[in-house]
Amino acid sequence: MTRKPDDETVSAWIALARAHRLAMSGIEARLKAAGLPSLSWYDVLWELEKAGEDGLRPFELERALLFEQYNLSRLMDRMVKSGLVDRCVCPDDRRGQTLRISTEGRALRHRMWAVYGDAIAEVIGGRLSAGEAQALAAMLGKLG
Amino acid sequence: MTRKPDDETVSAWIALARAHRLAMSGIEARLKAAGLPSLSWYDVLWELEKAGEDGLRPFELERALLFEQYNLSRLMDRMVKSGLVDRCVCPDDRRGQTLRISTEGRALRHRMWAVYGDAIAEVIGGRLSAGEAQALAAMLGKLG
DNA sequence: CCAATATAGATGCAATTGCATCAATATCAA
DNA sequence: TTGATATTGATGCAATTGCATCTATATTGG
Repeated sequence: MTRKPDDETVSAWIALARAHRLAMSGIEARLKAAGLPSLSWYDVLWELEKAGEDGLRPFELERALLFEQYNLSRLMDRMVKSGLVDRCVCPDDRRGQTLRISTEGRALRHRMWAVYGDAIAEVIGGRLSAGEAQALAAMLGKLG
Repeated sequence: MTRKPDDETVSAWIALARAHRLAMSGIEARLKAAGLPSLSWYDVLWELEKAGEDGLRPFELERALLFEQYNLSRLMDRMVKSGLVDRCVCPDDRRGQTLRISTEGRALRHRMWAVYGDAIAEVIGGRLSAGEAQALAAMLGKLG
């Protein structure tokens, strides 16, 4: 009976989970300390900002960010209520809607980036050279 | 104004978050499909199994797994109630307690590993050579 | 020793997540 | 066309998480 995942694979997974938890908690802590919302809000704002005028359908956002449908649905409730995102009627699918970032949303994303960017620099950049970071990204890309 | 995190660093973080989410959801989905509890249960069982006879104090488990205190406290309630973990009096600190894995706990961990190990093999092993996995683990290790 | 402080773990309550399922369209096959 | 199926997004309810705070015991400085 050969072991299914070899030791290198297991170690890679453990290291991935650990590194993620560590980086994530460091970043989230900094955002919270600055009185800012959590990363998932940032991710939504950034996707919508990139999408521009046309906005995005919830299901597109859902796939882009790998969110659960019900989760995104409720996150959008909150973000719309907070005035960061506009829910617009969707011309070509009456089941659906179009989401667009608001001016306030853009402003918040910008303020968040100031903290988020610094946090990435500290948590990741401070520990890897640019070359290492590039190699890491490439390797991780294969997992997608 | 120099950008704080350079592009390679940002890419590495994005890739890390994405790879983690993807691998995690694949693994959790397989566990759930097999009617098994989630990874955090596995992590606890495995730590306690490694700790052996002496068991571990909650705060040790907390640090080993990077759990929040209140989170672990409640997880232990559930696992003790499920008969997977024994809560024992702690001889040298009357505030504390000692956690030990039960026989049932060991059995469950074993059954979980069958699924979990396969999942790691598919989600990670299937996409990286042993050499790549080793390199990835090394790089991720620097983030700890 | 004793008061001040720190550490271990629990818990009430609010917010979020997960699960199952629903209603409303859209699409497709006969 | 039309009935069957698929897709989009919402929602009731249970489980989990997060936050703040509490109690009990340990430790430490005077």
